[in-house]
Amino acid sequence: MPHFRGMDDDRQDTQTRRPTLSQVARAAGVSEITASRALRRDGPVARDTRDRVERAALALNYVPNRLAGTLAGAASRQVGVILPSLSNIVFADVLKGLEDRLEGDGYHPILGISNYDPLREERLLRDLLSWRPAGLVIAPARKTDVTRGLLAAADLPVVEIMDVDAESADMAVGISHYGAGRAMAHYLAGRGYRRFAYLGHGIETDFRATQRLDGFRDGLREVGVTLGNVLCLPGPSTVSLGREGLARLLAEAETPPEAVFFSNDDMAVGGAFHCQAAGIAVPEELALAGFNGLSIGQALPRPLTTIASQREHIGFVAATHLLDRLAGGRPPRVTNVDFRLIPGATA
Amino acid sequence: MPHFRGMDDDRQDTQTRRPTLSQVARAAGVSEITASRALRRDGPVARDTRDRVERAALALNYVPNRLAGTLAGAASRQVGVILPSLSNIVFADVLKGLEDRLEGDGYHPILGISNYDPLREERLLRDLLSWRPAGLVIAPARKTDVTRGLLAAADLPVVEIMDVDAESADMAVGISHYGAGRAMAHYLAGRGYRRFAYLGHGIETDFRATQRLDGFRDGLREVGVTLGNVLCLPGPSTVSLGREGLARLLAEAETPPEAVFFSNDDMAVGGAFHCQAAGIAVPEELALAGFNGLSIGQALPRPLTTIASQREHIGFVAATHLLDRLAGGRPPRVTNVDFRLIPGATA
DNA sequence: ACAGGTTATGACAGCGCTGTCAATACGGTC
DNA sequence: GACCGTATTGACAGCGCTGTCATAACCTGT
Repeated sequence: MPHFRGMDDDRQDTQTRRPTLSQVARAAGVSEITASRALRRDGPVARDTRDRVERAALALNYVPNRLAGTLAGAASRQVGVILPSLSNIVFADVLKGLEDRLEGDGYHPILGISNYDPLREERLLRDLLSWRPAGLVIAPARKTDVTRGLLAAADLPVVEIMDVDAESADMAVGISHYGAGRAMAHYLAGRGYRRFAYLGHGIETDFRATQRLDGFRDGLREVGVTLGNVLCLPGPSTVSLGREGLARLLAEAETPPEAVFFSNDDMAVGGAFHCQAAGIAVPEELALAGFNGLSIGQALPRPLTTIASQREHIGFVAATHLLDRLAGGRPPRVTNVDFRLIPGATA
Repeated sequence: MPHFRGMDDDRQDTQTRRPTLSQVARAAGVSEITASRALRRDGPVARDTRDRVERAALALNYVPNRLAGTLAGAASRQVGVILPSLSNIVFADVLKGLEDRLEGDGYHPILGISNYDPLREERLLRDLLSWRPAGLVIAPARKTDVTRGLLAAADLPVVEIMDVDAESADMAVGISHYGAGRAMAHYLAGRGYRRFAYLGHGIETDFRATQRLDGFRDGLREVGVTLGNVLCLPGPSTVSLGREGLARLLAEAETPPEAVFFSNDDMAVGGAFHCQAAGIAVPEELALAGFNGLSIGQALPRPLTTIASQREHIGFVAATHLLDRLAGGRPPRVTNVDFRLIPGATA
């Protein structure tokens, strides 16, 4: 409501609205722009003047309005972040790494969760873009043409995270999920196992898990082994799903597998629980391997063989590169964060 | 750079900058304000006009600038969210509930993680406030006077979440952690246990766990039992910490406990792993109880006795009340989301 | 044909801040 | 003492949008 107060009287401001820079300036006896420079520590301002302005700001409990600042030309300090899910600790870890690094430089994430839904992702992208963020960090569900178009037209730094297998428009930070699956295949084959099965969750959504499966299959093929039973159950990965899934997998298999590769640690822990409940000796009767390197897997009585996916680090590096670019640097376009195979005791 | 273009020539806009409402308006042959109304579907706009404007917006790939809109008087659609941590799935669940509900109404969270640090929380609060959000959702670490002052001066709807034990300035949504501890005491005592111990994590940070401990102690006292060993280990709760902690607790106890209450499920699952590894029969030799109702606990070979804390629901309700208030409603000041004791098989 | 209502559109100013350019004051140099 | 470079401050306009008020166009009933 623009016209709600008289032109030359904003005494009521102190009552109704938050203090503005103009009020701080008046209280300090300087012009608006000088107050602005003093508070931002930008441009030459006399020591004494700056002190006066800062005291005035403190006294008035001034909180700058960054909407106005950004609109007027200052660089935004918001970063749009789009993740496919938060049900799994994986993306929470990434987000933690992101937030931590961004916060350190005074940036803040605006968050959107796509639920692996490309249409929702599109909407989110549009919504977040309408806040004119300085940059974008996105773990794409599956990119549509609209998404691609929006990103291209947006003309801001974009970091795609989690995997480096797909091609990316701008920067990418992640691990090679295909490579991780392949590495596990080689590791398990090297341990002497020959009959393999795979137990996964909602394949239609989590395409990174699918990439690991592909890598696993190819890795086995490279050593002359064919992947046996592949069971993918609908829905998100949970410990229960892994537990029930393994029971079903073993029941259905005509020749029992020697080793099972799970889509991730949640599933694998469930598998371990099933073995324990069913009296199956691990790894003698059945070897188990997961993915992610969750702490729960390592705290099992028998630590899980898995691959550490460096989630928090991915978030941290993604934020670092984004900030670097915003500061005028030229960070690498693709950053392949190394995964690490944790031998464990289950395979 | 305000002066970068001539007054009567913004053809270059199309090249350099994102399209503005003014360009959409011109393309549709209407005034700016009509285009604004058409796109917002606010105020009377002829069907035909609206179609023209929408087509123009689409053709130009127009994305509204909400910074400008909000500055000009439209209600902000950002909500500041401050959580103490993301390492634990608990707050990720809350955030999921929040984001989901907010997204449904076109709102987006700006996130801050305080790491249980009151000073960082202060800074976050100030930073988020500078974006002039429509409201705030905060799981306070420990409120300082500055925090209180900022919240009071901010004059916007604030929902404090997680617990309803502390007094809150505006709205509160959560469970009574004291009550949860007390309920567990009564439950366990009712099952016939008499010698109790408590195993917790970083007490200096997670004051809600401390409230549960208090409630547990008082609940036992009410049935004439005294809480025995209390061991609180530094650092955040993890499965490993629970596992190692229980080993230590049992080694240190002069009279072995019959039942152990853990600060949460992560710790309790670790305890279950220790028992399994050490060959301690659960619950015959030792009963275990946790808090949170994590799915991992329920997927254990022997489902964990615990208390479901309805985390996602808390986030959802918090967002709902905030939105309600923003829409002019008067939601309850305190919403006590019921917790639910899950009997399980470990106690 | 005319008052009285509704519907559709626009002019205008301003939200709170910052980039650009201009102006002033000061110290020293030749 | 005229001149220059630097430090400090301010005037001004404008970022892109929306609330308020005013105006124009159109309908109804009499």
